[in-house]
Amino acid sequence: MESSSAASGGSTRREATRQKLYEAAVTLIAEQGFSATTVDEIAERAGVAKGTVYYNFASKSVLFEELLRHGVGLLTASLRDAAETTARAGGSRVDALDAMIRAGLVFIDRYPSFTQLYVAELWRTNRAWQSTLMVVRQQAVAVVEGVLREGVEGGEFSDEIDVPLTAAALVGMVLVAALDWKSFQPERSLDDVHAALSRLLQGRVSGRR
Amino acid sequence: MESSSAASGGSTRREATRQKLYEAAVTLIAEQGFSATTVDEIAERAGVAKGTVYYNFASKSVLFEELLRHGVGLLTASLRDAAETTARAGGSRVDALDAMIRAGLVFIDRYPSFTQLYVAELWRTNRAWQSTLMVVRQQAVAVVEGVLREGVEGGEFSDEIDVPLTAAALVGMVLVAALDWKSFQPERSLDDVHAALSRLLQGRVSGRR
DNA sequence: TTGTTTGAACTGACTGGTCAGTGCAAAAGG
DNA sequence: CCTTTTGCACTGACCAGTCAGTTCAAACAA
Repeated sequence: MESSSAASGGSTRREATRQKLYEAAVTLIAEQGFSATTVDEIAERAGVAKGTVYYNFASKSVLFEELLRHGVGLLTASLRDAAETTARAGGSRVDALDAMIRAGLVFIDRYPSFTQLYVAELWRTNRAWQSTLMVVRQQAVAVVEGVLREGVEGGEFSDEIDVPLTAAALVGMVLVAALDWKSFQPERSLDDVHAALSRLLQGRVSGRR
Repeated sequence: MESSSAASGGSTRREATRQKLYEAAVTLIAEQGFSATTVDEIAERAGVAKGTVYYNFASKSVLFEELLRHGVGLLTASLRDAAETTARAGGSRVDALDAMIRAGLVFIDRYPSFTQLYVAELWRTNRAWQSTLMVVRQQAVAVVEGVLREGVEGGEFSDEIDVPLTAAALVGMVLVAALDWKSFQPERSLDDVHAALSRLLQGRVSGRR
Protein backbone atom coordinates (compact mmCIF):
# COMPACT_ATOMS: atom_id res chain seq x y z
CA MET A 1 0.00 0.00 0.00
CA GLU A 2 2.79 2.39 0.73
CA SER A 3 3.91 4.55 -2.10
CA SER A 4 7.24 3.20 -3.21
CA SER A 5 8.31 6.56 -4.52
CA ALA A 6 7.92 9.61 -2.17
CA ALA A 7 11.70 9.70 -2.38
CA SER A 8 13.52 12.40 -0.48
CA GLY A 9 12.30 15.96 -0.16
CA GLY A 10 8.85 15.42 -1.60
CA SER A 11 8.98 16.78 -5.11
CA THR A 12 6.00 14.81 -6.34
CA ARG A 13 3.22 16.59 -8.17
CA ARG A 14 1.05 16.11 -5.14
CA GLU A 15 3.55 17.85 -2.91
CA ALA A 16 3.58 20.88 -5.17
CA THR A 17 -0.20 21.12 -5.06
CA ARG A 18 -0.21 20.87 -1.29
CA GLN A 19 2.36 23.62 -1.09
CA LYS A 20 0.23 25.88 -3.27
CA LEU A 21 -2.75 25.17 -1.04
CA TYR A 22 -0.76 25.99 2.09
CA GLU A 23 0.32 29.29 0.65
CA ALA A 24 -3.17 30.24 -0.44
CA ALA A 25 -4.70 29.21 2.87
CA VAL A 26 -2.18 30.94 5.07
CA THR A 27 -2.74 34.41 3.68
CA LEU A 28 -6.49 34.10 3.47
CA ILE A 29 -6.87 32.75 6.99
CA ALA A 30 -4.47 35.33 8.38
CA GLU A 31 -6.59 38.09 6.89
CA GLN A 32 -10.05 36.76 7.58
CA GLY A 33 -9.81 34.01 10.13
CA PHE A 34 -10.50 30.33 9.68
CA SER A 35 -14.29 30.34 9.69
CA ALA A 36 -14.63 33.34 7.42
CA THR A 37 -12.39 31.76 4.79
CA THR A 38 -14.13 29.42 2.36
CA VAL A 39 -12.70 26.37 0.71
CA ASP A 40 -13.71 27.82 -2.64
CA GLU A 41 -11.57 30.88 -1.98
CA ILE A 42 -8.57 28.78 -1.03
CA ALA A 43 -8.91 26.65 -4.14
CA GLU A 44 -9.31 29.66 -6.36
CA ARG A 45 -6.28 31.46 -4.99
CA ALA A 46 -4.19 28.32 -5.27
CA GLY A 47 -5.37 27.93 -8.85
CA VAL A 48 -6.78 24.43 -8.40
CA ALA A 49 -10.24 22.90 -8.46
CA LYS A 50 -12.19 22.51 -5.27
CA GLY A 51 -12.14 18.73 -5.66
CA THR A 52 -8.35 18.82 -5.51
CA VAL A 53 -8.47 20.30 -2.04
CA TYR A 54 -10.46 17.29 -0.88
CA TYR A 55 -8.27 14.90 -2.79
CA ASN A 56 -5.29 16.19 -0.82
CA PHE A 57 -6.81 16.91 2.58
CA ALA A 58 -9.56 15.16 4.45
CA SER A 59 -11.26 18.42 5.40
CA LYS A 60 -10.80 22.13 5.79
CA SER A 61 -9.74 21.67 9.42
CA VAL A 62 -7.18 19.05 8.55
CA LEU A 63 -5.66 21.32 5.94
CA PHE A 64 -5.38 24.00 8.58
CA GLU A 65 -3.92 21.68 11.18
CA GLU A 66 -1.22 20.45 8.84
CA LEU A 67 -0.47 24.03 7.94
CA LEU A 68 0.07 24.86 11.62
CA ARG A 69 2.29 21.87 12.17
CA HIS A 70 4.35 22.67 9.11
CA GLY A 71 4.83 26.34 10.04
CA VAL A 72 5.74 25.88 13.66
CA GLY A 73 8.10 23.12 12.62
CA LEU A 74 10.03 25.62 10.53
CA LEU A 75 10.19 28.10 13.38
CA THR A 76 11.34 25.55 15.93
CA ALA A 77 14.09 24.31 13.65
CA SER A 78 15.25 27.84 13.07
CA LEU A 79 15.37 28.68 16.80
CA ARG A 80 17.20 25.49 17.58
CA ASP A 81 19.70 26.21 14.86
CA ALA A 82 20.32 29.72 16.20
CA ALA A 83 20.96 28.43 19.71
CA GLU A 84 23.25 25.66 18.57
CA THR A 85 25.26 27.81 16.21
CA THR A 86 25.87 30.34 18.97
CA ALA A 87 26.91 27.65 21.40
CA ARG A 88 29.27 26.07 18.89
CA ALA A 89 30.85 29.46 18.26
CA GLY A 90 31.52 29.83 21.95
CA GLY A 91 28.93 32.54 22.59
CA SER A 92 27.29 33.17 25.96
CA ARG A 93 23.65 32.36 26.73
CA VAL A 94 22.73 35.98 26.30
CA ASP A 95 24.26 35.75 22.87
CA ALA A 96 22.13 32.69 22.25
CA LEU A 97 18.97 34.52 23.31
CA ASP A 98 19.93 37.39 21.09
CA ALA A 99 20.50 35.04 18.17
CA MET A 100 17.09 33.50 18.79
CA ILE A 101 15.45 36.89 18.81
CA ARG A 102 16.99 37.51 15.43
CA ALA A 103 15.91 34.11 14.18
CA GLY A 104 12.38 34.89 15.34
CA LEU A 105 12.44 38.21 13.51
CA VAL A 106 13.76 36.61 10.35
CA PHE A 107 10.99 34.03 10.50
CA ILE A 108 8.28 36.63 11.01
CA ASP A 109 9.78 38.74 8.27
CA ARG A 110 9.52 35.83 5.88
CA TYR A 111 6.19 34.43 7.01
CA PRO A 112 4.18 37.32 8.44
CA SER A 113 0.84 35.80 7.58
CA PHE A 114 1.63 32.58 9.32
CA THR A 115 2.68 34.41 12.45
CA GLN A 116 -0.47 36.46 12.44
CA LEU A 117 -2.65 33.42 12.14
CA TYR A 118 -0.72 31.56 14.79
CA VAL A 119 -1.15 34.32 17.34
CA ALA A 120 -4.82 34.61 16.55
CA GLU A 121 -5.42 30.93 17.25
CA LEU A 122 -3.01 30.24 20.06
CA TRP A 123 -5.15 31.05 23.08
CA ARG A 124 -8.47 29.92 21.73
CA THR A 125 -10.16 27.03 23.38
CA ASN A 126 -12.81 24.64 22.14
CA ARG A 127 -11.37 24.33 18.71
CA ALA A 128 -10.62 21.16 16.83
CA TRP A 129 -6.92 21.81 16.44
CA GLN A 130 -6.28 23.10 19.95
CA SER A 131 -4.30 20.07 21.06
CA THR A 132 -2.15 20.12 17.96
CA LEU A 133 -1.41 23.74 18.65
CA MET A 134 -0.39 23.09 22.25
CA VAL A 135 2.11 20.49 21.17
CA VAL A 136 3.83 22.59 18.57
CA ARG A 137 3.79 25.67 20.78
CA GLN A 138 5.53 23.75 23.51
CA GLN A 139 8.22 22.56 21.13
CA ALA A 140 9.06 26.13 20.19
CA VAL A 141 8.95 27.59 23.68
CA ALA A 142 10.99 24.69 25.01
CA VAL A 143 13.96 25.81 22.95
CA VAL A 144 13.94 29.18 24.70
CA GLU A 145 13.40 27.56 28.08
CA GLY A 146 16.36 25.29 27.44
CA VAL A 147 18.72 28.19 26.91
CA LEU A 148 17.41 29.98 30.00
CA ARG A 149 17.87 26.89 32.11
CA GLU A 150 21.42 26.38 30.90
CA GLY A 151 22.12 29.99 31.70
CA VAL A 152 20.83 29.57 35.23
CA GLU A 153 22.82 26.41 35.77
CA GLY A 154 25.98 28.02 34.51
CA GLY A 155 25.48 31.05 36.75
CA GLU A 156 24.99 33.41 33.86
CA PHE A 157 21.39 34.15 34.77
CA SER A 158 19.92 34.76 38.20
CA ASP A 159 18.53 31.56 39.66
CA GLU A 160 15.51 33.52 40.76
CA ILE A 161 14.07 33.82 37.28
CA ASP A 162 10.96 31.89 36.47
CA VAL A 163 12.02 29.95 33.41
CA PRO A 164 8.66 29.15 31.74
CA LEU A 165 7.22 32.57 32.41
CA THR A 166 10.32 34.42 31.28
CA ALA A 167 10.42 32.33 28.14
CA ALA A 168 6.81 33.18 27.41
CA ALA A 169 7.46 36.86 28.04
CA LEU A 170 10.45 36.86 25.70
CA VAL A 171 8.53 35.12 22.97
CA GLY A 172 5.70 37.60 23.46
CA MET A 173 8.04 40.53 23.28
CA VAL A 174 9.42 39.43 19.94
CA LEU A 175 6.06 38.36 18.57
CA VAL A 176 4.20 41.55 19.34
CA ALA A 177 7.04 43.86 18.45
CA ALA A 178 7.49 42.12 15.13
CA LEU A 179 3.81 42.10 14.26
CA ASP A 180 3.67 45.80 15.02
CA TRP A 181 6.72 46.35 12.90
CA LYS A 182 5.17 44.53 9.93
CA SER A 183 1.78 46.16 10.39
CA PHE A 184 2.68 49.73 11.17
CA GLN A 185 6.26 50.46 10.12
CA PRO A 186 7.10 47.89 7.47
CA GLU A 187 9.78 50.14 6.00
CA ARG A 188 12.13 49.67 8.95
CA SER A 189 15.00 47.27 8.61
CA LEU A 190 15.29 44.03 10.48
CA ASP A 191 18.59 45.14 12.01
CA ASP A 192 16.92 48.19 13.38
CA VAL A 193 14.17 46.24 15.08
CA HIS A 194 16.65 43.69 16.31
CA ALA A 195 18.80 46.37 17.89
CA ALA A 196 15.83 47.82 19.76
CA LEU A 197 14.86 44.43 21.16
CA SER A 198 18.44 43.57 22.09
CA ARG A 199 18.63 46.75 24.10
CA LEU A 200 15.48 45.79 25.95
CA LEU A 201 16.73 42.26 26.58
CA GLN A 202 19.97 43.44 28.08
CA GLY A 203 18.35 45.96 30.37
CA ARG A 204 19.90 48.86 28.60
CA VAL A 205 16.65 50.80 28.63
CA SER A 206 16.75 52.20 32.07
CA GLY A 207 20.19 53.47 33.04
CA ARG A 208 21.22 56.49 31.06
CA ARG A 209 23.33 56.08 27.98
CA MET B 1 -40.40 63.58 24.38
CA GLU B 2 -37.38 62.80 26.46
CA SER B 3 -37.69 60.10 29.02
CA SER B 4 -37.92 61.92 32.31
CA SER B 5 -36.59 58.91 34.16
CA ALA B 6 -33.29 57.30 32.98
CA ALA B 7 -31.93 58.62 36.26
CA SER B 8 -28.23 58.36 36.92
CA GLY B 9 -25.64 55.96 35.58
CA GLY B 10 -27.73 54.04 33.07
CA SER B 11 -29.66 51.49 35.02
CA THR B 12 -32.41 51.24 32.44
CA ARG B 13 -33.67 47.87 31.40
CA ARG B 14 -32.02 48.31 28.04
CA GLU B 15 -28.64 48.94 29.57
CA ALA B 16 -28.90 45.75 31.60
CA THR B 17 -29.71 43.74 28.49
CA ARG B 18 -26.80 45.19 26.60
CA GLN B 19 -24.50 44.31 29.45
CA LYS B 20 -25.73 40.72 29.46
CA LEU B 21 -25.14 40.55 25.72
CA TYR B 22 -21.59 41.87 26.08
CA GLU B 23 -20.79 39.29 28.69
CA ALA B 24 -22.21 36.46 26.67
CA ALA B 25 -20.50 37.59 23.48
CA VAL B 26 -17.08 38.14 24.98
CA THR B 27 -16.62 34.61 26.27
CA LEU B 28 -18.10 32.94 23.22
CA ILE B 29 -16.04 34.96 20.77
CA ALA B 30 -12.88 34.49 22.83
CA GLU B 31 -13.39 30.74 22.69
CA GLN B 32 -14.51 30.33 19.12
CA GLY B 33 -13.73 33.48 17.21
CA PHE B 34 -16.15 35.98 15.72
CA SER B 35 -17.28 34.10 12.65
CA ALA B 36 -17.69 30.79 14.41
CA THR B 37 -19.95 32.33 17.03
CA THR B 38 -23.59 32.57 16.08
CA VAL B 39 -26.02 35.23 17.13
CA ASP B 40 -28.31 32.47 18.38
CA GLU B 41 -25.61 31.27 20.75
CA ILE B 42 -25.01 34.75 22.09
CA ALA B 43 -28.72 35.31 22.64
CA GLU B 44 -29.12 31.96 24.32
CA ARG B 45 -26.23 32.46 26.72
CA ALA B 46 -27.47 35.95 27.56
CA GLY B 47 -30.90 34.52 28.19
CA VAL B 48 -32.72 36.71 25.67
CA ALA B 49 -34.39 36.14 22.33
CA LYS B 50 -32.52 36.59 19.12
CA GLY B 51 -34.66 39.55 18.19
CA THR B 52 -33.47 41.37 21.28
CA VAL B 53 -29.92 41.28 19.98
CA TYR B 54 -31.08 43.11 16.88
CA TYR B 55 -33.23 45.46 18.88
CA ASN B 56 -30.13 46.54 20.80
CA PHE B 57 -27.44 46.38 18.12
CA ALA B 58 -27.62 47.05 14.43
CA SER B 59 -25.74 43.87 13.56
CA LYS B 60 -23.45 41.20 14.88
CA SER B 61 -20.41 43.25 13.83
CA VAL B 62 -21.68 46.36 15.56
CA LEU B 63 -22.21 44.44 18.77
CA PHE B 64 -18.63 43.27 18.52
CA GLU B 65 -17.26 46.69 17.71
CA GLU B 66 -18.95 48.29 20.68
CA LEU B 67 -17.65 45.48 22.83
CA LEU B 68 -14.11 46.23 21.69
CA ARG B 69 -14.45 49.93 22.31
CA HIS B 70 -15.87 49.34 25.75
CA GLY B 71 -13.15 46.90 26.80
CA VAL B 72 -10.15 48.81 25.54
CA GLY B 73 -11.59 51.91 27.14
CA LEU B 74 -11.42 50.21 30.51
CA LEU B 75 -7.83 49.14 29.94
CA THR B 76 -6.68 52.55 28.80
CA ALA B 77 -8.25 54.25 31.80
CA SER B 78 -6.59 51.77 34.10
CA LEU B 79 -3.13 52.27 32.55
CA ARG B 80 -3.48 56.01 32.66
CA ASP B 81 -4.50 55.86 36.29
CA ALA B 82 -1.50 53.70 37.16
CA ALA B 83 0.89 56.12 35.50
CA GLU B 84 -0.64 59.18 37.08
CA THR B 85 -0.84 57.73 40.55
CA THR B 86 2.84 56.79 40.40
CA ALA B 87 3.79 60.25 39.18
CA ARG B 88 1.75 61.95 41.88
CA ALA B 89 3.43 59.79 44.51
CA GLY B 90 6.80 60.96 43.26
CA GLY B 91 7.83 57.65 41.69
CA SER B 92 10.33 57.32 38.87
CA ARG B 93 9.40 56.40 35.29
CA VAL B 94 10.55 52.87 35.86
CA ASP B 95 8.15 52.77 38.77
CA ALA B 96 5.44 54.01 36.45
CA LEU B 97 6.19 51.27 33.92
CA ASP B 98 6.14 48.75 36.68
CA ALA B 99 2.78 50.05 37.92
CA MET B 100 1.43 49.81 34.40
CA ILE B 101 2.61 46.24 34.09
CA ARG B 102 0.70 45.49 37.23
CA ALA B 103 -2.37 47.32 35.96
CA GLY B 104 -2.17 45.28 32.79
CA LEU B 105 -1.98 42.06 34.75
CA VAL B 106 -4.90 43.05 36.94
CA PHE B 107 -6.95 43.82 33.85
CA ILE B 108 -6.12 40.53 32.19
CA ASP B 109 -6.80 38.72 35.43
CA ARG B 110 -10.26 40.23 35.55
CA TYR B 111 -11.09 40.06 31.86
CA PRO B 112 -9.15 37.16 30.39
CA SER B 113 -11.66 36.49 27.65
CA PHE B 114 -11.61 40.02 26.44
CA THR B 115 -7.84 40.00 26.28
CA GLN B 116 -7.82 36.78 24.36
CA LEU B 117 -10.28 38.09 21.82
CA TYR B 118 -8.42 41.36 21.47
CA VAL B 119 -5.13 39.68 20.68
CA ALA B 120 -6.78 37.36 18.23
CA GLU B 121 -8.24 40.24 16.24
CA LEU B 122 -5.56 42.87 16.54
CA TRP B 123 -3.43 42.08 13.52
CA ARG B 124 -6.12 40.91 11.19
CA THR B 125 -6.75 42.94 8.09
CA ASN B 126 -9.78 43.18 5.87
CA ARG B 127 -12.27 43.12 8.68
CA ALA B 128 -15.10 45.52 9.27
CA TRP B 129 -13.94 46.71 12.66
CA GLN B 130 -10.25 47.08 11.78
CA SER B 131 -10.24 50.85 11.90
CA THR B 132 -12.04 50.92 15.23
CA LEU B 133 -9.45 48.55 16.58
CA MET B 134 -6.56 50.69 15.39
CA VAL B 135 -7.92 53.71 17.16
CA VAL B 136 -8.43 52.06 20.53
CA ARG B 137 -5.13 50.22 20.30
CA GLN B 138 -3.31 53.45 19.71
CA GLN B 139 -4.95 55.04 22.73
CA ALA B 140 -3.68 52.27 24.97
CA VAL B 141 -0.16 52.08 23.54
CA ALA B 142 0.12 55.86 23.63
CA VAL B 143 -0.01 55.78 27.42
CA VAL B 144 3.05 53.56 27.53
CA GLU B 145 4.80 55.62 24.88
CA GLY B 146 4.11 58.75 26.92
CA VAL B 147 5.89 57.40 29.96
CA LEU B 148 8.83 56.23 27.88
CA ARG B 149 9.16 59.61 26.22
CA GLU B 150 9.07 61.43 29.53
CA GLY B 151 11.73 59.09 30.80
CA VAL B 152 13.95 59.83 27.83
CA GLU B 153 13.47 63.57 28.21
CA GLY B 154 14.28 63.43 31.88
CA GLY B 155 17.42 61.41 31.27
CA GLU B 156 16.09 58.39 33.08
CA PHE B 157 16.04 56.28 29.91
CA SER B 158 18.61 56.09 27.17
CA ASP B 159 17.75 58.43 24.33
CA GLU B 160 18.67 55.66 21.94
CA ILE B 161 15.56 53.67 22.64
CA ASP B 162 12.93 53.44 19.97
CA VAL B 163 9.82 54.61 21.78
CA PRO B 164 7.01 53.09 19.69
CA LEU B 165 8.78 49.80 19.23
CA THR B 166 9.80 49.49 22.85
CA ALA B 167 6.25 50.28 23.92
CA ALA B 168 4.92 47.58 21.64
CA ALA B 169 7.47 45.11 22.94
CA LEU B 170 6.55 45.86 26.55
CA VAL B 171 2.86 45.51 25.85
CA GLY B 172 3.57 42.24 24.08
CA MET B 173 5.64 40.96 26.94
CA VAL B 174 2.85 41.52 29.43
CA LEU B 175 0.13 40.31 27.09
CA VAL B 176 1.74 37.04 26.15
CA ALA B 177 3.10 36.29 29.61
CA ALA B 178 -0.31 36.94 31.13
CA LEU B 179 -2.20 34.86 28.60
CA ASP B 180 0.20 32.01 29.21
CA TRP B 181 -0.25 32.44 32.91
CA LYS B 182 -4.04 32.23 32.60
CA SER B 183 -3.94 29.37 30.13
CA PHE B 184 -1.25 27.16 31.55
CA GLN B 185 -0.57 28.03 35.18
CA PRO B 186 -3.73 29.73 36.44
CA GLU B 187 -2.96 28.78 40.01
CA ARG B 188 -0.05 31.21 40.27
CA SER B 189 -0.58 34.50 42.06
CA LEU B 190 -0.60 37.84 40.35
CA ASP B 191 2.25 39.03 42.58
CA ASP B 192 4.34 36.15 41.47
CA VAL B 193 3.83 36.88 37.79
CA HIS B 194 4.36 40.57 38.38
CA ALA B 195 7.65 39.91 40.13
CA ALA B 196 8.92 37.83 37.21
CA LEU B 197 8.05 40.53 34.70
CA SER B 198 9.54 43.30 36.86
CA ARG B 199 12.77 41.42 36.93
CA LEU B 200 12.79 41.18 33.17
CA LEU B 201 11.94 44.86 32.79
CA GLN B 202 14.78 45.97 34.99
CA GLY B 203 17.34 43.81 33.28
CA ARG B 204 17.90 41.71 36.32
CA VAL B 205 17.83 38.54 34.28
CA SER B 206 21.36 38.49 33.04
CA GLY B 207 23.87 39.51 35.67
CA ARG B 208 24.17 36.97 38.43
CA ARG B 209 22.18 37.46 41.54
C1' DT C 1 -57.30 52.08 44.61
C1' DT C 2 -58.33 50.14 40.25
C1' DG C 3 -58.66 50.43 35.21
C1' DT C 4 -56.72 52.16 30.73
C1' DT C 5 -53.37 53.77 27.54
C1' DT C 6 -48.90 54.16 25.50
C1' DG C 7 -44.61 53.07 23.74
C1' DA C 8 -40.38 50.86 24.54
C1' DA C 9 -38.55 46.34 24.93
C1' DC C 10 -38.73 41.81 23.71
C1' DT C 11 -40.04 37.41 21.21
C1' DG C 12 -39.31 33.51 17.96
C1' DA C 13 -40.80 31.51 13.62
C1' DC C 14 -39.42 32.38 9.12
C1' DT C 15 -36.59 33.60 4.85
C1' DG C 16 -33.02 33.86 1.66
C1' DG C 17 -28.54 32.99 1.11
C1' DT C 18 -24.09 30.70 1.97
C1' DC C 19 -20.97 27.03 2.32
C1' DA C 20 -18.61 22.40 3.54
C1' DG C 21 -18.46 18.44 1.60
C1' DT C 22 -19.91 14.82 -2.24
C1' DG C 23 -20.00 12.26 -6.68
C1' DC C 24 -18.46 11.30 -10.92
C1' DA C 25 -17.01 11.22 -15.73
C1' DA C 26 -13.49 12.81 -18.29
C1' DA C 27 -8.93 14.71 -18.99
C1' DA C 28 -4.10 15.44 -18.01
C1' DG C 29 0.32 13.77 -16.54
C1' DG C 30 4.20 11.11 -15.53
C1' DC D 1 -1.73 2.27 -16.62
C1' DC D 2 -2.13 4.36 -12.35
C1' DT D 3 -2.26 8.65 -9.95
C1' DT D 4 -3.77 13.14 -9.81
C1' DT D 5 -6.47 16.89 -11.24
C1' DT D 6 -10.54 19.03 -13.31
C1' DG D 7 -15.15 20.87 -13.65
C1' DC D 8 -19.41 21.22 -12.08
C1' DA D 9 -23.77 20.09 -10.39
C1' DC D 10 -25.88 18.92 -6.11
C1' DT D 11 -27.27 18.46 -1.14
C1' DG D 12 -28.24 19.44 3.44
C1' DA D 13 -27.07 22.04 7.31
C1' DC D 14 -26.51 26.28 9.17
C1' DC D 15 -27.10 31.15 10.02
C1' DA D 16 -27.65 36.52 9.76
C1' DG D 17 -31.17 39.32 9.70
C1' DT D 18 -36.48 40.39 9.53
C1' DC D 19 -41.03 41.29 11.17
C1' DA D 20 -45.68 40.73 12.94
C1' DG D 21 -47.13 40.06 17.21
C1' DT D 22 -46.68 40.03 22.63
C1' DT D 23 -45.22 41.67 27.26
C1' DC D 24 -44.18 45.04 30.62
C1' DA D 25 -44.02 49.11 33.38
C1' DA D 26 -44.76 53.69 33.88
C1' DA D 27 -48.14 57.45 33.43
C1' DC D 28 -52.45 58.95 33.61
C1' DA D 29 -57.50 58.81 34.56
C1' DA D 30 -61.56 58.03 37.26
